[in-house]
Parts: sequence; structure tokens; C-alpha cells
Amino acid sequence: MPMPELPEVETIVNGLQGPLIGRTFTGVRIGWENIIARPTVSEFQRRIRGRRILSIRRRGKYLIFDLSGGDSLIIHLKMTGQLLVKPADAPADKYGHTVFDLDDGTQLRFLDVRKFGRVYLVADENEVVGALGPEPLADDFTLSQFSALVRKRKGALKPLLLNQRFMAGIGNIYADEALFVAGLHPRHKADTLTDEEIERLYRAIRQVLRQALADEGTTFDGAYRKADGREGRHQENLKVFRRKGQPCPRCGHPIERIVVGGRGTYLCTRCQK
DNA sequence: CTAAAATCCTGGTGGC
DNA sequence: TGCCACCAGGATTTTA
Repeated sequence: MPMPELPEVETIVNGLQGPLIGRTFTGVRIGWENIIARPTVSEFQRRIRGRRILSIRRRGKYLIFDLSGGDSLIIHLKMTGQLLVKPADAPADKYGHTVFDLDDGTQLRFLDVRKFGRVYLVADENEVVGALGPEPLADDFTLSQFSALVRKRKGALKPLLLNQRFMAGIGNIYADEALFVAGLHPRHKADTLTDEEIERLYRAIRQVLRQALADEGTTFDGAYRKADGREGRHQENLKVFRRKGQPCPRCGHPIERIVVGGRGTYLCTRCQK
């Protein structure tokens, strides 16, 4: 059950803007205190009340709610977190650990089976997202910029793509998919890449993320859902992820699963070097 | 400096 | 059928 990555988080943000921008928080019920990363639970409850949502953005895999008064509400969904907007009188959701009440009679509900997700309320968003690497889909994220970043690294490509300080927003699904499209092995070392391979990787990352965004994300086992509760479509277009034993879409060789950097990793050993 | 391992969680899986 | 040990998995922290 992979977590929401850049395309999923962006799709969720897009779905939340309509129902939530302009709303004011009137209170919050916290059923699992560890969900609140900062500040303390009591201060969080006191500080969120009366704040109006001015805008909602994505940075990496984080959702950032810009609030009146200057604070930012920042949410990371981690593995299994979901955000849904429902009327306050709708039946309670299973695993709905945190429920924000809004001034129009609706609620923002944070569901999380595994309780890995985290919520922050901070005056300066950089306390939470300040160390993230560049956004791979930003217009000003160029090949030469990517190349310069890669040239500083020497480890295996898969852990590098998962490192949010290197680049923000890529997780296990899109790391595997991008490496397949680039024809690069997940254990290929960054310091042995040719200029041509770096360009292939740069283009593959952007292409894979754009396609997934167009498909409104990947849903596995119902874990990720859009803000309206519906599922994404990209699981139908995955080339290697979770496809162990199935034929490689490029050469027909069976997809294999290996472990790289402690992560399950899918690849075609014939196409990826 | 890098890299690996432990940590947090619980539904699902596989073994017997 | 029932029980149970084990696994996935992002980001952070700890250890080597």
C-alpha cells in the first residue's frame, strides 16, 4: 500500500481547494495524539480555532494550508492517510482519528489506518519543508540544474530518488517507474552516469510524474483516494511497479522484485542497466 | 561524510 | 479453521 506521492498529493490538494478555501476552523477533535507533530495537542487545538483557510498548496508530499493570522497547517499523509470533506452529520469514518470542524457545517476528516501521518501547525513553514529538494515538475527545474545535483552524488539511484532532500515528491512507485522509463538499474551509481543517462533520467522523472498527475494518481488497495473519495487511474498505466512476474512492456522479460535500500523494488533486468 | 538499521503502526499474508 | 509471526513502507533518528 504505497503512500501518496507528488501526483496523489497534488490531486488531493486540487480537490480540497473548492470545498475548503475561505472556510474557518471552529474546532478539532484529536483521537490519536501522536498525529499532532507540533505544537502540543492543547496548543494546536487552541491555535487552530478561528483560523480561515486562505490557500492550499503542495510542497513535495506535504499539503500546506495557509491560514489567516500567518500560521501554516501542514499535513503529511505518509502511508495510509486520507483527507475527506463531509457534512458534520455524516456517519463517523473508521480510522478517522482527527476531525476538523468548519464554519459551514462540514468537516475535514483525516483518516489514517496506520497512524503514520503527521500534522503540524507552525508560524514558519520552513520548519517543516525547508530542507526539501527542488520540485521536479517546476518550470524552472532544468536539465542543467538536475545534472548539477546528480553530479554531487555517488550512491545508488533508487535511494537517491527517494531522498526528499535531493528532490521532493518522489516515492517508491514513481522511483521504480522513472528508472524503468530511463532504462537505468535501481542500483546504478549516480557517479557513473553519462550525460546522456542523466538526461534520460531527468526526462523520465518528469514524464512519469506528469502522466500520473493526468491520471489523478495511483490507488492500490483503496489506500489513496481523491478528496471526493474516488480512486486514481494510474495503477492501470504502471509499467513495473507491483508487476512481479508479468512481462516487461518493452521486451517481454518477466518483471522482478528485489530489495534496494530496504525498499521493495520492481524492474526489468534486461532493459535496465 | 555515507550507509545501514531501528523506529513508528496495523491490516494483510503465508505457514502450519 | 485458527493462530501467529512477519512484512510493507516514508521519514526521522540512531548506530556503525
